[in-house]
Amino acid sequence: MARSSQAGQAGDSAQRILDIAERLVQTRGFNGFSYADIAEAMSMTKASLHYHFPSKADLGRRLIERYEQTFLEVLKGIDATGAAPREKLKRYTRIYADVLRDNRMCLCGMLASDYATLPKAMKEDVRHFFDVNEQWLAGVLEHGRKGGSLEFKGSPLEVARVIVGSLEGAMMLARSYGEAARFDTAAERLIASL
Amino acid sequence: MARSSQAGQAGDSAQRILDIAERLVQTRGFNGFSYADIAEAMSMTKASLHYHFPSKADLGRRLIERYEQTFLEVLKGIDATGAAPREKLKRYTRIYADVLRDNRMCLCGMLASDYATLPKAMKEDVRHFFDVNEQWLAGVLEHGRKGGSLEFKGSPLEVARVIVGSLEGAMMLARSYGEAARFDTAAERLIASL
DNA sequence: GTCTATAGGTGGATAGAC
DNA sequence: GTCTATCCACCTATAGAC
Repeated sequence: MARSSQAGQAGDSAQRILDIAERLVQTRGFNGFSYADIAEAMSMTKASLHYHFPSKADLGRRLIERYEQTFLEVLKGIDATGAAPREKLKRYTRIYADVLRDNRMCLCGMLASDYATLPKAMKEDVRHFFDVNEQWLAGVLEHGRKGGSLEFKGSPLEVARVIVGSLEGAMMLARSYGEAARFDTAAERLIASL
Repeated sequence: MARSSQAGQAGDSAQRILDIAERLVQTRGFNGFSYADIAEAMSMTKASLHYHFPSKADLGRRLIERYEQTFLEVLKGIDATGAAPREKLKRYTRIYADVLRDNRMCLCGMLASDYATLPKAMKEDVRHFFDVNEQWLAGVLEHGRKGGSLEFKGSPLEVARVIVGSLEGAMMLARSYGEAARFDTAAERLIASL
């Protein structure tokens, strides 16, 4: 289980930095936090942070990479339950709801807002995150329609994109009002329409 | 028509500043631009900008105020046509589509992403923008349902909120892919579901 | 209204000691 | 790995001349 010969210490700092930076991006956006913010939360100097993540762009890429991996594992977990398509979709929306109740936004939803100001590599990473989400959703939708439990017009991918966009937007608005229930209502309507 | 005794010069500078700042917020977010960016585009010094808008928070509030006014005038224009409810909704989505094709995001959609970092007054202004949008949409929805041309479960306000959230989210994602058509598809599906 | 000049702070990032 | 010290660019904002 040990990650390295240094008894995991190296990884621990990097992981803690990522944990703190992740929350900062999810709440304040990529341009709304600084190394100083992380340093304070870590009780560490800014210079030390640069040892682990030389540039902010490096940090950003690692954040997306880790977030996507975690997300994919959750999706695998949903697949493993063998739940019905509609139930899978509900659990998908629940991922977002849980993030929101932890007073966060979707990492990549925030980065999509910051898109114009992101380094090129991060832009591609953000798109990749949405790509894999859409593909997973499209798979569930296609399976559900073939099995007769879901009903919709158009391609599964098209509907998948509507779902991702609607959830991201609903999340943004729900946070502005401090009312997570607004997200739940939107998510339920969305799934009920299929 | 003259706005002041100075032959409109004072208002011209302020308006031009707002025009430039508006586009910057719509593309880069509130934390993604600076007075220096406006100054360069205006061929004017940063200090001169502070004469018109003492603080960035002042500038931000004026931006939202003007954006909301313009938005409300467009909504009044839609009302004035006497179009059917469904047609009104289509025209509402077209406002967003036109903004997107001008390579911008919704001003308040961007600010909703920056929400955690905004001055308190701006937060309230952003919420007010969404409030009036939801109210207008709820009115159209209620009218449409009573007249039998629109069909949906739940309250008009609830559906109105879903519409605003879905359009904002679809816009964000469409821009990330540089594919405005993604927004159109989402908007069409949304209206077709009513 | 617009300018020059500047203040006082923060941004990301680096060099080199320990 | 983490530190001190530092760099330079940039930030918002102000004072005061024109």
